[in-house]
Amino acid sequence: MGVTKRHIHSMRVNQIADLAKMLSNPARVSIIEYIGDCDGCLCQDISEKIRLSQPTTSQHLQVIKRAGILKSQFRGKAQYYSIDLRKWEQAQELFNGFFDVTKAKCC
Amino acid sequence: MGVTKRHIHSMRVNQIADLAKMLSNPARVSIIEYIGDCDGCLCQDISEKIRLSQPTTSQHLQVIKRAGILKSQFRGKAQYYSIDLRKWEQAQELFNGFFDVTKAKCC
DNA sequence: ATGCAATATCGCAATATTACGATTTTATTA
DNA sequence: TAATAAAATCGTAATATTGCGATATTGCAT
Repeated sequence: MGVTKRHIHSMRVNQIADLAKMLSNPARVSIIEYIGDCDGCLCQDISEKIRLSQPTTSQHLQVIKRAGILKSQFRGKAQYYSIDLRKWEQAQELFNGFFDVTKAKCC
Repeated sequence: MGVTKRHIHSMRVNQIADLAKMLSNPARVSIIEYIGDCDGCLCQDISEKIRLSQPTTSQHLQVIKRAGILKSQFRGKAQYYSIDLRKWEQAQELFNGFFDVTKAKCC
C-alpha cells in the first residue's frame, strides 16, 4: 500500500512521530536554530542564511508553524517569525518523557 | 529536484534530522516503546503487538538499528532485540542540546 | 488607487517512504 | 544432513516529501 497506518497507534505515539517528522529535515532544524539566534526573523534572511530558495524556505516555515512551534507577526511590511517558547518546551517534555520511560524500563 | 540538500547544513544539524527521521514513523516509536517494555523481543512478537506484517516490522527494525539504537543477538533460534542504552542516552542528549540552546537564545 | 517589497501558494519533476506478499537467508534441532 | 522456524531481503504499488520557478497574495507607502 504505502500509507502510514496512524490508526493502529496511540495518540501519544502519533504525536511523538509528528513532532519528529517536523524535525526530520535538516533545513527545518537549521531554520529553528537560526530563528533561535535572532528571535524575530524574516523569511528572506532565513532563506539567504540557510541557502535555500524563498519558496522552499517559506514551505518549511509553514511545516514548523503547523506543528505549533512558530509564532509570526507583521512588523512594518515584513513577517517576523519567532519560536513559541511554551510549545517548544512542551515538545521537549514530550520527547524527554518518551526517552525517560524507555530508559527506565529497559535493562 | 526533490532531494534533501544535506551538504548545505552542518554535521550536527544533519545528525539531529537523521535521528528525528528515525522517530518520524509511529510504528518505529511503538516498536521502541515495546522493546523498552520487554527488553529482548522477537520480531514476530513485535509484529503481532503493533499489528504490522513481519516484513514491515523487520524493515522498521533495520531502520532503528541503522540509527545505532538497537542491539540484537541470537538466543535459541530467534533474534532478540534490545535497546542500546548508551546510544539512547546520547540521542536524548543530542535532542536536549538542541532544545536547550534554542530555548536559551530565544526571547 | 498604484507601486513596491515580502511572503505564500501552485504546479511540477525527482526522489524517498511505507507497507505487504513472495522468497531467501540464517541458526537451531532432529 | 534435512527439516524447522524466525528474520531478512526482494519486488512492487501507493503515497509523501523535497525543492524550485512562476505566480498570486499581502500589507505598507506614496
